[in-house]
Amino acid sequence: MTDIFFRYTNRFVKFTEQDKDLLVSALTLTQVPAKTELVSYNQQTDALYFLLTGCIRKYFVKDGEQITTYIMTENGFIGAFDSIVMGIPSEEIIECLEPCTLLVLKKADLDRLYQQVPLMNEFIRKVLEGVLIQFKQTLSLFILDNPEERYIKLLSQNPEILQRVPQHMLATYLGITATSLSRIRKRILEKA
Amino acid sequence: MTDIFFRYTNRFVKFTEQDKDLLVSALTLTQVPAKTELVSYNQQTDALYFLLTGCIRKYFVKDGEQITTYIMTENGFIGAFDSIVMGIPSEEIIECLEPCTLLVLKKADLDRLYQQVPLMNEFIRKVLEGVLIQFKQTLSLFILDNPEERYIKLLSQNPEILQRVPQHMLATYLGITATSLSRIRKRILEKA
DNA sequence: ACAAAACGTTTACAAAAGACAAGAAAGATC
DNA sequence: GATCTTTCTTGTCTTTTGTAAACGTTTTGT
Repeated sequence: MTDIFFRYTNRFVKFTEQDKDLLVSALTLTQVPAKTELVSYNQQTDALYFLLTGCIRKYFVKDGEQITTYIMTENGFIGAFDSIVMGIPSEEIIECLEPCTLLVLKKADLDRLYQQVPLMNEFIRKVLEGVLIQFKQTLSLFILDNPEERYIKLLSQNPEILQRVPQHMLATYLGITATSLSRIRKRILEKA
Repeated sequence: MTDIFFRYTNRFVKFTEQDKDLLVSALTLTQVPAKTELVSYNQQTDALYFLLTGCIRKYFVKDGEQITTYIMTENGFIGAFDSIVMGIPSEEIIECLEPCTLLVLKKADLDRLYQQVPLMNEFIRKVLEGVLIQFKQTLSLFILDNPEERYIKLLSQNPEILQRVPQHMLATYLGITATSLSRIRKRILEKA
């Protein structure tokens, strides 16, 4: 099961077998049902997750409404980074939208790995580089494109999540209301 | 002049004097006039910059219009990260809005430092963690808040750049037009 | 100091998005 | 399979934003 994880790490650094053993001993495999909250409101987390299968979102509650800020579906790390790094409670909730298979990495174990495995800093650095580029692209999308263009790009780049995530969550993720997304979809259909 | 830089690094890791010597030998101090383009359109860059004094923005050109996506004013790294990391030409232009004092770090030198200075990976990892958290906050701002709220937050969190950056650049940075920002400012003035 | 360019605001109109409410459709639960 | 909940769509109205153009002011360059 950690095969998938090491296929991922391999894109960044080549861990030795010994490194991998240390990593495996720090990772815990978990399966959780849909609607599980990995991080709850105001919770201070001490764990990072690697999503093997399933679908997860992050959301805020603003004026009683849930505003989705992130959706992910495949191999990748997820966690309340600000809470972990800065040691503060998380304002964001991390919720599984489907049954999920996860690897859990506690912050204490990660910190230990930074000491034991020299490649670990390089690995996480490269992961962060990738995440950063992705975030930058998403942010540019908001600055450059209007909601309709954003929806069309999401449609072309990630048609899969449109099937797996309720539309009202996608709407807030695009920075608009569910009503507005429904109308945008109608507009697009009428054009085509 | 590198004092300021090491005051910054010190927030993340404690480089030895030997480390610092290696770093200093890799860094080049430059002063450039306003309007200098550190990275031009479609240019493949091989350098990272640390801004000591001055003000810099990143922008895209879309439909003939300049859309500002990032503004920074003080100690921090800036560069076309995607271009450097992925080795592709940059679609974003990086421009100095004021005369700037910069430290230049070539990618080749950075890669060498990763070999020579073990702390370097940790340092950049921690820098990236910080940058990532900042990006996440900015992105949340776009998803959670409307343009007026975004302007008010910018006003409260970074009143300084309102003085240093033309309004039409701030407008696109907030994801709106200059006309709209002018209206928002008027609305706020009338309320108060 | 002068001319040119850049900047900020305003206006009128069109397009889009939000708020609110009512229904239809789809899914979950038992 | 009937019920209940969630999700999606639609309608009406209001607010906000975009577009385009005009105008005065400020800044810049020489």
